[in-house]
Amino acid sequence: MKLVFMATGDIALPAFQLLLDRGPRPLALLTQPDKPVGRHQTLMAPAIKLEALAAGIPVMQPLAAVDATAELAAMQPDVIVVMAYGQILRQNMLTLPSLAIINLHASLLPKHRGASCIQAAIAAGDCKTGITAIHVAPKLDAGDIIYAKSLRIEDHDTGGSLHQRLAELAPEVLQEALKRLAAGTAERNPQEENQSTYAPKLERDAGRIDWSRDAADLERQIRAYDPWPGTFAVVRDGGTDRRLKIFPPVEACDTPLAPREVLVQDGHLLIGCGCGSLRIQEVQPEGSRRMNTADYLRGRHPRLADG
RNA sequence: CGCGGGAUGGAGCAGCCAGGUAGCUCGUCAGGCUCAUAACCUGAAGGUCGUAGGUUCAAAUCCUACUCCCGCAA
Repeated sequence: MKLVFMATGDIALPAFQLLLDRGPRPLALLTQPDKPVGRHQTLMAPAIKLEALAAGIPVMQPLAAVDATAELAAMQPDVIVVMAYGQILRQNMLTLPSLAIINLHASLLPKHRGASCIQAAIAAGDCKTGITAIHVAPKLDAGDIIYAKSLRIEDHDTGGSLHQRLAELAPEVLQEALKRLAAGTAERNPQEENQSTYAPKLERDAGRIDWSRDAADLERQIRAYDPWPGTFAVVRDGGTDRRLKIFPPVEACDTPLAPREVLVQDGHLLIGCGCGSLRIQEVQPEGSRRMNTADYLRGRHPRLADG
């Protein structure tokens, strides 16, 4: 089977590694161009690109995937596997492979289509999520389902821990999907469109806490958004408003406080929400290091900024 | 050189702009009070003020360079 892999995000690393170890060996890796990253905006390659180069797999980094159409067509692939590539593919790409173009998506479709599927599953309070292999369709993450495998979401799961476990689940799903496609036994189950939900790409500012929401919702958001995009409150420090990152675990309590009201209790920070309050253990003030709230509270008198 | 904040006893901060004996809230140790305590009272130890140079009678404070930590941004 002639296969091309398209991926940028780290979640695709174990699935890619499976192909390197057990085949079919990818003819090429399509990944997004290197981007300036980090505090000094230095150009950095996706980790999967480095893996591919180390394994001697040709790497293509077109600005838009469509720019590589001719090159890809020349390889005459049977299957294209897409996972966390980061671009929506044009129609001409969908008909390029002879057998199928499939996408590995980190949710149980049709729930949580879109880029922030992992965070959405935790934030929604789902008890399970998973990896779904689908045929790529013109509409984002809406293609017919080939195979899926689920995973239990634990009460202490964060976006980071779930990302890790989903990445490790992906190779099994990929292997099974490829096996069925090759054998011609792959099912093709249309998604229940009316059950679908959409989880759009998260902006940094999505992590700003809305204190009018319920404590239980915010607790899930804080876990879901760790480590990306993170969750923060805005506090009045001296004369200026500064961000205060909040890290899990936090606890939703019944302590009756007005929204945005701040209470110091046993070295912990208690902040009122729309319903209940949040007990916070670990924070990071803007421009300073990460610390527990007891340390943070020494020498400070935090107050939430307006708005 | 993308923008910005920071480095001051063990922790978190103030002091810097307008140079002149090192301060706050805690922690630690000792003693006291108490049936008792993470509570209260008294006392003590603990700091080359990130590093190097410069200006000055005098530098945590002003100037220059460097190191390290971090927020934004990705």
